[in-house]
Amino acid sequence: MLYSKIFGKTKKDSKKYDSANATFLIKGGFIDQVMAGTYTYLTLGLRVLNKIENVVREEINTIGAEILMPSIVPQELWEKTGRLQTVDVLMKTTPANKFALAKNDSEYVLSPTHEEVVTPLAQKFNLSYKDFPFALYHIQTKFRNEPRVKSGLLRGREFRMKDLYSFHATKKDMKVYYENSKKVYLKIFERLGIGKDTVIALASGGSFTDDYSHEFQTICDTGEDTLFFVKSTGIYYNREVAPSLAPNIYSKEKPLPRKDIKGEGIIGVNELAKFLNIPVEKTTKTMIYEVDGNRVVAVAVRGGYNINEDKLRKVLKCKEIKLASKETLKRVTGAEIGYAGIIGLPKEVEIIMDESINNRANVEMGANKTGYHSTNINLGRDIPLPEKFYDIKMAKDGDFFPETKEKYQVMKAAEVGNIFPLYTKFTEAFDYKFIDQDGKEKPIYMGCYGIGPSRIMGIIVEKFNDEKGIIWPESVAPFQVHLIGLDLNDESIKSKVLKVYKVLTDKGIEVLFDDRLDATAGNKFSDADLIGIPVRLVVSKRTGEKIEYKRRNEKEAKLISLDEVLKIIKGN
RNA sequence: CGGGCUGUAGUAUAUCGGUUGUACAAGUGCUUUGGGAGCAUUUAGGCUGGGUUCGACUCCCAGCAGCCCGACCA
Repeated sequence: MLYSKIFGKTKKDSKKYDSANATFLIKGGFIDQVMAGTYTYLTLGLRVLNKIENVVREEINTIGAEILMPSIVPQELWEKTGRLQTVDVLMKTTPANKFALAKNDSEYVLSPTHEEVVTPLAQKFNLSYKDFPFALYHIQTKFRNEPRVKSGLLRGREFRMKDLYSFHATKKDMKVYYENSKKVYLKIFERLGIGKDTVIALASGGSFTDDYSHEFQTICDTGEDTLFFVKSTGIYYNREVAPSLAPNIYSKEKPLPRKDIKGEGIIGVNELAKFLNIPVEKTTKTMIYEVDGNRVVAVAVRGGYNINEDKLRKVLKCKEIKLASKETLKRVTGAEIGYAGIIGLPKEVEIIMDESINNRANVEMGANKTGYHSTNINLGRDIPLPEKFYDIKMAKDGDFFPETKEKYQVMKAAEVGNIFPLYTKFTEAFDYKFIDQDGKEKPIYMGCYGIGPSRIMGIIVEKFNDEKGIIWPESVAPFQVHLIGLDLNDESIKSKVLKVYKVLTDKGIEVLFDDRLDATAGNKFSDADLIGIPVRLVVSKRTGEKIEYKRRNEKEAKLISLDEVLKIIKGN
């Protein structure tokens, strides 16, 4: 392809963006921002995206059948699963003006995922035990109403996703397929060049199962997720599920007499620690929750930690938890928001103590009296020790893995894939069952498996770049070869470089030929570095009968013949 | 969803209650041509709506949009 003809040119200057992928992809003419979180893929960018999707397609074809489902779907489907009201990233279409409204006033869901479409689809075709197992997938544009988009292609409101759904006659079969899908996924990331840095992390299984889901996380500083790695077991946990043991601190002090201190308007542990002139770890955060509408629970955790509501939900074995209303808080603690503690609460309040509030001495705690905080509280003296301490906090850097007592290694990562055992959540919602060999109706088990090609494109740039630009892995580079012609006003040079271009393309090699007459050598070289195609070839009056060959990830160039070039590129 | 900031040319910025200045990009001409060339010249701008004012790009209000921090992310 001729560089002079492609749409989307490199820019000399561009805005400062929050991430390497936004900077280089925009500057290099791969993508163009339309609004926060949506981008046009220009010629180069679309080629990369297509390559990524084709790798995904080739591998997923070994375990599923490709189809294509629509983006706009009726709301009724989402009502059936109850998700119309609950999924907080869900968007819908609505007629834009009175004329459109007069023609058709329907509103449709803009799909963020496709369980609601694929399940009834499967139900139309596959109802016999003979049909199982089977799996369907598509690669398609998804819409999510993200509250905050950022980091170029890493988080947008419209993005590309491969979503695969598997259907099974037994739970066991679902699990076998699920395990196998991990291998297929790892192979995909290997082929995309990010295999070395991509790990499987345990993540939340959602509200309907105690199982973990599994995330494929690429270790990357721009990533939004935090992984907690246990070296001895080789297991990575997403922060949201990492079991946590807090460091043991301030436990050796002699107990001092309890004191209530007035601190009107001092709310929040950091402000409080400052006010009392104590480390934040000696404060205690107490939150009052209403559980399933009929229980009131006080949860205490060491200052500096946040409560992990997923963990809490599991400890309480409940469906729904929410922070108590002002009225409930006032009724059970006798105080306004900000002064709750776990001393002297009425019997109706269950108390859950995180293990982090233990192993400390002379700590602060809300006094359950508006404007007052108690200090020098000691567990076992001022409050009876509980039967059990729990782990209901969000793990943080410095914490230990409870089972082995080893310190976590903590790192940032970006999620490139996610697989999820769905069990019968969706098949039940659509009353999708099959008739087994014995003539009886039985439940169908499902799994879902996602990969985000557009995000992967961004992550690859995050991982492979230098100060000059992108360094694409060969499998996803927009072209295999970047051919630069210099001195093109000289007819003999021009015909030589055209011949090289023709020989290469005739061999089926993808070549981007920089044929511009008005760009200087420096311009062409720096554009080549920015665009990041793995192999750069130069033909000029200096190269004579040979061709200059240089790899993007190497410094040295060498002069070789066209035959040698063909050999090297074919050998790859 | 909470907090903060910003809307001036294609991009990045400056100044100003009274004719918006500059750089890059783009166009033209000449020179240049192995690491983002030079000179000359041309084109191009105050987000939308309302208010205050003799006069608003500037001040005020609302809307829309973008950016940043945090929360959220089956």
